[in-house]
Amino acid sequence: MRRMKKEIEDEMFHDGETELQLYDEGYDGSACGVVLKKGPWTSAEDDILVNYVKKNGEGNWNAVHKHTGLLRCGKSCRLRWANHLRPNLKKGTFTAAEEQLICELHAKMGNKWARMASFLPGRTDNEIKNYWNTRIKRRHRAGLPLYPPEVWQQVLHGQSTDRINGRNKVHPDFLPKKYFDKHDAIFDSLKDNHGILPYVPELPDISAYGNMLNGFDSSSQYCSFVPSTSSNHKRFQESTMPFLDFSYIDRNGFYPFDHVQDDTFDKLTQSFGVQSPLDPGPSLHSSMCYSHSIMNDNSSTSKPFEAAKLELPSLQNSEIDLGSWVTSPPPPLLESIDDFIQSPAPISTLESDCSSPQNSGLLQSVLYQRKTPSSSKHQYYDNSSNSSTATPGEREDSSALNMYETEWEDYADPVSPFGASSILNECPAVSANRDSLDEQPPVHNINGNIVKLEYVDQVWTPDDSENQITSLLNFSRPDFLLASDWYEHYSGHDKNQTITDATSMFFEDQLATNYKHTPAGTSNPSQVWEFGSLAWNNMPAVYQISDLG
DNA sequence: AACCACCGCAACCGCACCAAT
DNA sequence: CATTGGTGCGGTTGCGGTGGT
Repeated sequence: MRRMKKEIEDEMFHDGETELQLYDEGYDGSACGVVLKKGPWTSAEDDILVNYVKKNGEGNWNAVHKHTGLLRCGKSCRLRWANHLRPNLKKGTFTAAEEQLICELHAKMGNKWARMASFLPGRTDNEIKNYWNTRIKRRHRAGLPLYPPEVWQQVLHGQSTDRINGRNKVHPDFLPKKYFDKHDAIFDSLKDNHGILPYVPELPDISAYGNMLNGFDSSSQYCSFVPSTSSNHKRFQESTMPFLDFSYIDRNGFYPFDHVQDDTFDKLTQSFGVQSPLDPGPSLHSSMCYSHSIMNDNSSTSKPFEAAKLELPSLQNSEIDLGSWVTSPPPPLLESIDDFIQSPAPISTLESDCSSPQNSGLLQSVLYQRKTPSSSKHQYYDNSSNSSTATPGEREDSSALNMYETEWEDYADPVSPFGASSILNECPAVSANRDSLDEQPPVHNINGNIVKLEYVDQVWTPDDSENQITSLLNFSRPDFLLASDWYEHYSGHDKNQTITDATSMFFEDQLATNYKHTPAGTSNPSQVWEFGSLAWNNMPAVYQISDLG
């Protein structure tokens, strides 16, 4: 059928060839009035393109039309050449080895198809992308984990194949420069602050954070939560960040609200597509905390409003089945977010969305795993039983943090969303195997304290006033709230008892769930600090972080 | 045999980056 | 410094094939 159509098109093309030739004779170099062809390529068109490349080499694709009269735009020519016509292309189904490699690469890189293609000679990014999307659907249907166990093992333990980490690793020079510049700066900055900023080495790959958000792109046909792409980041920075002048950020990373334009909140809320139900109030205008990324004068890593903006419109995504939301009058937005996050029905909906192929690497699988039948046995931990002890084995698990740090260095690509998967190193319980979770709660080393993540049945709910503050803060700076400062400011508690801001960023952004921090030696709910329910905090479980140190 | 739903692939689209002007 | 053109990337779409009923 396809062949028949192609033959027909070939005939049509040949019929029009005289037209093309006539056109060529009178061609003045401009494309005025010429309607370029779209759709499937004919073999005649292929021939023209191949002959052109043989003569002139690759590149300057727009010249193809000018020189050959081929009624195709340059982009189309380049794509056709790259994906189908260039020599040494390997056609056909992927071999088992290639599939394995793709899994590993995706676990490390996320949806970086072109880069993955550089590891697979003869394969194109488009092929890999299609393969992966197909794989997602297939595995999803079959109820299988996206990544095979060996990939889990390899990635979680940093044992990737030689093709990735070994001699055959693509030299950075081979990769487009743009993959490195900004992110190098980010990580240099973070490394420079090692020792100054808490928990810096364990910070997630900031760029991976972006990639992670990619996984929730609302524009995705798979429907998801947070629209974010690198381009989105830029767009937002261009469109929204001018509201703020970062030159006012003080040494402590605070942004004095005195310098916030009066209409900033309005602009922000407009940008978010919502209207804040709360007046920010004077106390909140006194100061506003920014993450180290801004302290480091690196606005590219500071995505507070960006993230907020990204999250909120996604809630309006018509593709999202809001479940019970649509059956009752929608609550005020900021409350809605929390309700949405904590209510089981929407979460399950979101879970199903988490298999989006746009997800980044293993995180995708994390979320996917949570929705598979085998992982549906959500056995929440008993608060009291596991909050104060850590087995030696659990402590050993915390060394995974260092492994991840090593991985950064080993895998010379700071843009790798392996940072996103680092959360799996941090929290194996939510990754590969819920059985292991049940046996061995995730343990983390935060500021020298052993901290264990636990599932809890309920999130402690602060009183209304605190709730409002929480909502507002979540709304205004979801990913960079300096948790400790906030806690200190509003509760009067020593922020040394609280989780660090970096950690809060880490958990908020990467684990994307609700967390509480219980200061050591207490089970007093009043000392349990809950930090932000975020719009993209769509993990169904709620963790309690208990200080075991 | 006809219909339908689903699947996979090729191609397109929008955007960002970069270099040249 | 702004503009423009070329290029590449990731996400999305549309069409033909395939299998089930």
